[in-house]
Amino acid sequence: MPTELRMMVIPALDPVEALRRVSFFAVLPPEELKILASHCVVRRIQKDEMLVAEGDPCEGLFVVQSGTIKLFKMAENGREQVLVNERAGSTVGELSVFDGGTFPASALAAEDSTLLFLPKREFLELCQRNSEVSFAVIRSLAWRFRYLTSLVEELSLKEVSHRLARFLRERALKLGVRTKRGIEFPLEETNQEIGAEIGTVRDLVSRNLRRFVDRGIIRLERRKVIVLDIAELEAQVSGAKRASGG
Amino acid sequence: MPTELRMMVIPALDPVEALRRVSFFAVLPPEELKILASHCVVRRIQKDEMLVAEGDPCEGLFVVQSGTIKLFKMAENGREQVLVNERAGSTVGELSVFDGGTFPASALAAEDSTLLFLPKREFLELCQRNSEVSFAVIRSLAWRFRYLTSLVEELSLKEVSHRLARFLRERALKLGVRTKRGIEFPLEETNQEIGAEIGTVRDLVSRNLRRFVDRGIIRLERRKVIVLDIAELEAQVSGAKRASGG
DNA sequence: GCGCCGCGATGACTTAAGTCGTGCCTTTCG
DNA sequence: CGAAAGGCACGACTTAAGTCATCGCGGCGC
Repeated sequence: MPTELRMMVIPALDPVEALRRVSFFAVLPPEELKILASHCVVRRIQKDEMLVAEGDPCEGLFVVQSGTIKLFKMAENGREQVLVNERAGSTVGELSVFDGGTFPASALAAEDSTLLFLPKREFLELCQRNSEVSFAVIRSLAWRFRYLTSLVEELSLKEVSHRLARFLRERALKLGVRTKRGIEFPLEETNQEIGAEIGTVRDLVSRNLRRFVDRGIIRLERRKVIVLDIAELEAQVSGAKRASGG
Repeated sequence: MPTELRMMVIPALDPVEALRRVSFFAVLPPEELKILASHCVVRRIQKDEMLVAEGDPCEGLFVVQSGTIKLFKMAENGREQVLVNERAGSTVGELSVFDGGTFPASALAAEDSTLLFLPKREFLELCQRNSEVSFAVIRSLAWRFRYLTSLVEELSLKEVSHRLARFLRERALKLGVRTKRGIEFPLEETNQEIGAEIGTVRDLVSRNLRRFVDRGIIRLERRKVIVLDIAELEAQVSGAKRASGG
């Protein structure tokens, strides 16, 4: 994509609208949202630019207006594990705002993104005034908590092939188009990125994709996936590591 | 320990005192705690008894009064991953109370335990009345969140030996006694249980302990650990998987 | 005391995971 | 167009993780 075009693609979205998309601000009346928006600072950030590093102190809440922010952990050797990708309507940092700690993970723009920055004080004051907001924050934390829990389960109890199968199934559900050949969808990320999401390396993603192809579960055309046997893909998702000393 | 004795070991602790030990009830005045306690039902549960299973609907909050409740995920093959051990002053289920969902993991008594059960309604009402409590709940969720995040990091980016080293270091800090031989502490759990906590199996725990012994980092006497070289143990903690396609 | 049983230790083995080198195909950009 | 870069594919290899069977100790109950 040409650079000049890319810069125009980011829409000058209404900050109020962006805030309304956040689950715990959705309950607020328009006037309140306006006041909130007036305290926000818009921040644009380009693909691959760092938003915060793990361990940074947290001065406020980031609201994703457009684009994708990748939250991840990184090892010294460069290997990374993605915790979650936050898109429009999600937030980054509410946890640290509340407990006063540093960021538990690093955040980087996976695409060109626009964020609203809401200073700590305004956010905390709002939560104190409005218990409905506090409740909604808790619900949103609960959601992430469940997600992290299942990530732990997968990393500890499932093999790479199962994690990849789950990844493909998810994508098929979200982006898949039914055609006469099967369920088709594009693989937007590189094998490297897929690896970071499911907890392994490039090569393993490549090899396991090949295995699925050989077994007739999927077909690959360029970076497009065609799921031929969704039932078998589902079956792959549930499997576990072989046995145990129970 | 003889059975008759064990039954007497569980103290008939004051429920109000038990509630006060919970971070998000600590702020409440004594009268309020008394009212809260009056809504609680005491539940005793023996070692290895199941408290809730993953997927069970959640009717209220459990407060741990004494003993230990193990929260864990289990695979079909019997292998398990411990998420956290909750002791006196901790709670089980507040997450599900708030978002109305089922339990994200199973809970079992790791020792004979006493719990207070506070029905959903009373807990939620209290949170609505008292924003300070809501805030404290959020802080407590934040704490767990950080813990889970670091668990993901370890499982994905660290090897078994590093996870075991971290486990030993933690125990040394919490239970260790400095003697002329080194830092001594007992290993209360079986290798099987240690494996479930650090994300591996019995055999691997045994073998890696042996490796630490061979390298002069620790000594083992029965089920007692003597840390000979704490610096080297620390060094083991930080290591990561070899390299990557960065 | 005797025998059962759970658990730890350990060696031999299998398999998944990860590493490395190379070659090829795209895309990008001068 | 042609060079360079980035990413995929793939085969050969190494190593960590996990499996399995066996032995032996120590506690517990009869």
